[in-house]
Amino acid sequence: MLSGAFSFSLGATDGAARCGVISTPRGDIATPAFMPVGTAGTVKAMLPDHVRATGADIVLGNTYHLMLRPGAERVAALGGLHTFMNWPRPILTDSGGFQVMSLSKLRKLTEEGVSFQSHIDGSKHMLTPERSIEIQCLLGADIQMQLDECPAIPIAEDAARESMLLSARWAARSKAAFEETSAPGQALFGIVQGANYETLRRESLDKLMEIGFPGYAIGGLAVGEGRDEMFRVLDFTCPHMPREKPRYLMGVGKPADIVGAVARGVDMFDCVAPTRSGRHGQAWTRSGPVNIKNAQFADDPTPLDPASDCPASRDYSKAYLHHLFRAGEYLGPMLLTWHNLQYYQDLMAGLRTAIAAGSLADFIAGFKAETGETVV
RNA sequence: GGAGGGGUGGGAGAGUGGUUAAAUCCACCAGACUGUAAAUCUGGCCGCUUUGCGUACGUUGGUUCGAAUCCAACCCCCUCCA
Repeated sequence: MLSGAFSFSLGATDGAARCGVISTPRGDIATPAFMPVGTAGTVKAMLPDHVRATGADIVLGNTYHLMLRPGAERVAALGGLHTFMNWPRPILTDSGGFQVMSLSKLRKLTEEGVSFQSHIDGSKHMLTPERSIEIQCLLGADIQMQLDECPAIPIAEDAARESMLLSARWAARSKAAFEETSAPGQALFGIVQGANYETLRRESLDKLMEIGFPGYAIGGLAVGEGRDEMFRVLDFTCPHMPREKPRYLMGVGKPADIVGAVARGVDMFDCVAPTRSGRHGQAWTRSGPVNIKNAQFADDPTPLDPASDCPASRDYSKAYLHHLFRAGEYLGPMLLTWHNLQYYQDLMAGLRTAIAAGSLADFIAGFKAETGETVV
């Protein structure tokens, strides 16, 4: 049986940036960490072994998607999500809160929770804070998220506050439910909301800290506000978050977003960018993004990164990848997803090394020199 | 030789008198994608000095205010018969 507790041990810091280790019964997570998104019980187009080979310590799953298909009770009966998807390491599940926004046309919001009309077959489903936790426990998620409402920015301050307060009430209910049904070693994170209003972010954080969580997420960013505004929100939010708890910026982001957020003290990230963009033909490289479908790569015999240890980055020419995408071959999206995940994990490893060495400023300068992106 | 069918933009293929520089699909050229309704979506795709002009639906000629659409001749392709 699994044993051990959930814990976070803070390591070196460099300015606001930190590195550390999250320990769970299923393994450790080096932070700052990037968590590949595996919504429906798979990091799309990737074998679990290859996800691990890129350096990922943890992947995401999604409450909403898995409750609809194949069903949380079914996954539980089959041994839980780790066994089901053949990923023995930590899994974080999102609560379905993001779907409150992304499926806004198919849902109805009340104090009790959210009722969804399934995007798959139109059937109706209710997600309450309690049911979301129950599902995440059935799945066996190591890190679980409270149900929240994730409003898009811009949003008026009074509406943002109302939404934030609802999320805070749901946080309390989520924790109560979690304490009843969770297994030892599992953790529940609260989610700070409040759009881009400093007073609301502070108020949200205060309420969550009063409830008490082993980790705190920042939700409701990268939802239309732009990078500078997102950094501004982090600048006035992160300093007030508990130093000894992991901080998770949900849904972020592009490489420059991540580098900038790490510099501001964020420890955990997830984003569909490397996987989705990989399937769509965009590769991140050390000199920025490239669209492998572009005609200029048709005769390019060089790989995306000859110095990489990743087969997808090193052993296939751009011309070949270009051909695979042109021909609609499955291997194209598979290789580009793999390459992108490797790029992201290498980026995180570089950040951790730099923080430990106290040379984050140099790392950021190098990042800017290579990509042209300004992040501080 | 006879009978019938057909020739439309890179390809396939709509369109049978004006609202057609010509549907749609493919190919092609780009762009987007941030807690995944996404192996998806969007834009461009005859030329140019681009709110316009010029060319264009096998070729030539004709009818008409107006033709890819109607008529004539010619060229070419396909099917069947001999």
